[in-house]
Amino acid sequence: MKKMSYKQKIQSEIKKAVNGFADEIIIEKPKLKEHGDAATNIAMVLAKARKRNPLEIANEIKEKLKANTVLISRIDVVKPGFLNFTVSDQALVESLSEVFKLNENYGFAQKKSKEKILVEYVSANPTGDLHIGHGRQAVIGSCLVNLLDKAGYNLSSEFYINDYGEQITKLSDTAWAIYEKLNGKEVIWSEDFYPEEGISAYVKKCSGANTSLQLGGMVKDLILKSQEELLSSFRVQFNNWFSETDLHKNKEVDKVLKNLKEKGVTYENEGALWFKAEEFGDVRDRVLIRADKRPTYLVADIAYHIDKLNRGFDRLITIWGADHHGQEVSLKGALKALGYDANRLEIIFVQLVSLKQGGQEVKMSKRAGAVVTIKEVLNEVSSDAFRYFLIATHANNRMVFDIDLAKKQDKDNPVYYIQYAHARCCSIFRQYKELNIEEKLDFHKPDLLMNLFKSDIPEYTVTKDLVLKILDFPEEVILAAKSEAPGRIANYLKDLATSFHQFYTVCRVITKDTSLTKARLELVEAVKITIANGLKILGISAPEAM
RNA sequence: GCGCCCGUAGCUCAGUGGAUAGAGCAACCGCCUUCUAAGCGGUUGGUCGGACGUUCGAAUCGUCUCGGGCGCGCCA
Repeated sequence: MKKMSYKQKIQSEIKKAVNGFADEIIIEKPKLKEHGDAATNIAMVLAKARKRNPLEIANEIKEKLKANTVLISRIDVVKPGFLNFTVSDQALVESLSEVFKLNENYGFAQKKSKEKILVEYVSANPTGDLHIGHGRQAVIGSCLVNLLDKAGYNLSSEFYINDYGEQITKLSDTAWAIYEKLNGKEVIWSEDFYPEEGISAYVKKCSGANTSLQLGGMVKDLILKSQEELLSSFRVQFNNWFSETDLHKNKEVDKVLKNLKEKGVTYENEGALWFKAEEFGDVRDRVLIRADKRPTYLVADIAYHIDKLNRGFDRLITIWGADHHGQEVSLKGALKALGYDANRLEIIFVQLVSLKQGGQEVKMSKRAGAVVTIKEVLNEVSSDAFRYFLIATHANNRMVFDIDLAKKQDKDNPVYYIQYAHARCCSIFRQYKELNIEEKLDFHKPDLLMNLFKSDIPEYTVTKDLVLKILDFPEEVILAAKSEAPGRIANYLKDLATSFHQFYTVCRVITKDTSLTKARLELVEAVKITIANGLKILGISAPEAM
């Protein structure tokens, strides 16, 4: 049984004090120090329902909780009706000792539900190099997988390979043209072709192809392999790579068509088969089968998502670039038409990345050729910095990737700030070991940890701030998972690093006071554990030294 | 025109309906004989695009409006 956090304890005490309140009692962390360590608005909420003065209610609650000095050292009732609590040092120390017990699992929930979630992301066409926009989706997707996994769900991840249809034909034609060019033949370069620079290196590696399609297949395989290698070079890996071609081969696509027809949500017009998407809220109907009998991307995508559900996943999360948001309604509409619960599918749209270089914003546009590839950026930046930059901004927001800043390998680069805090913790332990002190640290004794708080104002304040920050971590993981925003962890870690650096500046850890030294070493250990666990979610390394 | 996303400090961005809106960068001023100065402290900087509404309380919720991005293919 997991122990309750000090917040949960306060929450349950209040619940007892205000009998008959069904909703969740909100405990929040006040922004101002004068407002204590935890606050609740419960009196104001109750005031309305019970038609009474909130201050009176607050005072009644205060009277009931006053006796619990083990948990709460001070209660204030303020202006409109806030109850502000100051948590006792004893309660903090007890919570802190949990960090050591859980260690590399601190902040992470146990696998609580059997619910299986599949996150599909990147799913780029195998028709060229991955650009920075794919990079953002890759980082967000992989962090989300880590986050939900650590929040207690059963996660799986997948890359959908668009290896069928038009773009493969185009790829083959492009490759063939490059091939002919390499052999000194004159070719007419079509505007429809993919950019030569993204393909030619792969064409050069191929030999023995007799037809454009054969060559295209070889190039496709090489591109896929290089995409996989590139992605894993910044710690993006998938449980499964799913081929679109298989859906066609296995007649899954045909099945979808047949079922849609049976449901009466299709019609023929001008030789094409249409899906009545408008009936499901779309701005227009969508083509399923073209006049030349080739199926569209949409049919395959419907078949793919149904296949995922049939494979036993309870929840599907699909990550798309924001330029694809127009496809959501028709896909979900088709799922609904076929009797599936479309709410089991959630599509996260990642807004586009624009780039800043030399103070100038460069728009990402394939047509304009202003595409910056992941490879180019990774040539300049570490994968740690790359991941940090791309995760720190919420997916809903467009982000500006400042290439010059990301290239910097100095303190302007915020990822180092967090990593440095971790390295500092490790450094302190190295220092301690050099003193040849044999005595083993005991991380399970609240009595020892109480020494943390036996000090005066400046030291007491930074110490308590740091402890409180560390204790926020499990809730932060839950909140981030709930809102599916792994970037919150990056922000949290920055705050935690700040608290630690402040503590480090004010409090010397290794001193002649042995019990204080031991207590502070344990606090440093707790910081190290928390930062390492947070960075694990982000897929960023936690260096022992820098 | 219709749909989705966004608008918070000079720049990049945080901010589960709470109290006096924050951080980093940039600018300026301080702090290393002591565990890593990749650090810490301070100063300057805001009509949270605007209006109205809901609420005891709004950057946060609703409506409208202005501005920006993206989408509205028998492309993917």
